Order: sequence, then structure tokens, then C-alpha cells
Amino acid sequence: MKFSTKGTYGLRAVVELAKHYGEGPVSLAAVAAEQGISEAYLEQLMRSLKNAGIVKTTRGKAGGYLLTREPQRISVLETLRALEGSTDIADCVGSDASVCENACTCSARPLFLKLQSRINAVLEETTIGELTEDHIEQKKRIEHARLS
Amino acid sequence: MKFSTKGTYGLRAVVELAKHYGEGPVSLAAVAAEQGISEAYLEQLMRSLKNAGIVKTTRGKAGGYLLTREPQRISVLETLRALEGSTDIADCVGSDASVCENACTCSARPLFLKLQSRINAVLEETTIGELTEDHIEQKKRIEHARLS
DNA sequence: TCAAAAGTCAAGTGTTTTACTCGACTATTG
DNA sequence: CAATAGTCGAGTAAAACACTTGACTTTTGA
Repeated sequence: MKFSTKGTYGLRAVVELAKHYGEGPVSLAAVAAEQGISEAYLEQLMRSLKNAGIVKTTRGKAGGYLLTREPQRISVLETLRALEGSTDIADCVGSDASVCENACTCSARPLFLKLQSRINAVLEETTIGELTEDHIEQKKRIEHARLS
Repeated sequence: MKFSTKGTYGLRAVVELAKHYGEGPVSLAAVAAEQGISEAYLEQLMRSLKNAGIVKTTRGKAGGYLLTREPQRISVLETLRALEGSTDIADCVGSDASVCENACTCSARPLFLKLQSRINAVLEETTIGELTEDHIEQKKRIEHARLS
């Protein structure tokens, strides 16, 4: 039940792009440097995000990555699905429950279903826009505390 | 973000014990057979559950495992913690957030905290007693459907 | 009293997943 | 046309997972 670095780094990268939304493309190197992530690894994650239609790119000089939509219109659920393939906590939740032989008799399944629906609710209602606002707020508070 | 077999098997084993609550000890072999889990692996899980005070044992002939309390008084959170060590989705939630260098500036952290509190709420409010009832209900329904 | 039934424990092992890296390539632009 | 920037597939070391093994100890009933 641990979050992978893929999800975490990917989310942070998308928030980084959100911070520059409307300002033109941001290069991979810039995002990697800002977030302290290896360029080669981040590129893989960006590829997934691109395939999922969350980011788009321009090549050549002054090229880079951009969000395809406003940050408020990108959900965390969508982003995480792009990065990790699925956000399902078990194979017996979700559409293809047939993978679990005794899905209908396993005593843990009702719990899994309840948990999954609560998790999905949070991931669906939270947007990249919100995470970005939180992040900016947080940085302001730290700056303020440091100065006093 | 996948549930391990430790958690799943362990939960199922505890529910199995709950089904026989008040009827004296159930042997490891019996639980393993009923749930289709390897005895040797299950023994490991039972050990964790014992150390956590969720089950107790009697040795020798006719010995086996018993719950230390009524099923309604054992939460899923407690059980899962015993089995998996922790139910935290990331190192930066929970008491020791210092393991994450940039805990206070990571833009994913607010999401993690929200998610974790929702997950814990479910795990805390759900008891082994409830899972056991659900399971018995479910088996009845299947039996009924099969006969008609 | 001793053998069979049952739990206890630490260590070992094969497989899978994670978290990366590497190198060769393509597109764009000043 | 060369420098900049994204694209792609494959490779790899380390960790986590899902077990197995074997050598014990404890209890009890015949």
C-alpha cells in the first residue's frame, strides 16, 4: 500500500508545469532541476503523461512540455492512472474482477470495494489546480516564517 | 498502491477465526485448508497477529488459534498494521515525517495526507465482526442462487 | 512415558517490481 | 548545419514480495 515514485514524481512534475501554465513550454531539464528528479527518469514519466493526453510537447530550440488543459480541469485520478497504469488496490475491484478466482467469496473483498470507492472519490475530486494552489500557499508561508 | 497477499490472507484468516469465535481453538491446518493458503506462509502471518495481541494460541493436541477479543472489537486497521507493519501510503504522512527531506515543500504531500486520513477512517471504522457478517451473508446468497 | 499433534522460529530462495540508466534516434530552429 | 530539445526501446541493480525449509518446543492422550 505504498505510493510509487512514479506517481509522486509525476504528480510533482505536472504541478510544476501548472505553475507555468500559460507561459509557454517548460523544458524537461528545467522541471527535473526544479523538482530534483533525474532527467532520464522523468522523461519516461512525461512520455506516459503525453500518451494519456495530459501534456503536449514542442520540439527543437525553446521547446518543452505544456499542459493540454487548465490545471483545474486535470484530476489527480487521471494523472495517476496515466503514470501507474491503474489506481486499483486489488485485482478484484474494478471492471475485470474475473482475475480473482474466488472474488465473490473472499471475505476481504467488501472492504476492498469500500476502500477503493473512497480513494477514487478523493482522487477524482482533487485537481492539479488545487495541488498547485496549495503548493504556492505553502511556499509563501515558509518564506514568511523564515523572514521573521 | 496494491494490497499485499500478507494483508489479504491475514484478514481472511482472522475472519475465519471469527466464524468459529467461542468454539475453542482452530488449527493452522484447518484455517489454511478452508482459505486455500499454504500452511507455512500462514504460520508467519499468524505469528505477527499473535505478537500484536489479536490472536492467542494453545499448543499440543487439539490446540490452535483463537481471537483474543470479540470480532466486533477488532478493527481492520489494527489487523492490517499487525500484518503489514504500517498502513501508511507514504513516509511523509504519519508521525515520523522527517524521513522525507522536502516534506514541507513537496506538492504531493497535501494529497497524501488527505488520502491517508480517508483510508484510515475506513480501516478504523470497519471491524472483523462486520467482515464476518458480510461474508456469511454472501455465502448464503450464493447458496440460495445455486439452488434455484 | 512417549509419540503424535500442534505451534514457534530464523533463515533461505526464486520471482517480480521498482527505480532507475543508457544509447541511439528524430525534429526544430536560429 | 549544429545546437537544442524531445522520443524510444532496452538494459540493470537493488529491493520487495511471496513464499519454503528445517530444526525446534510444548502439550496431551493412549
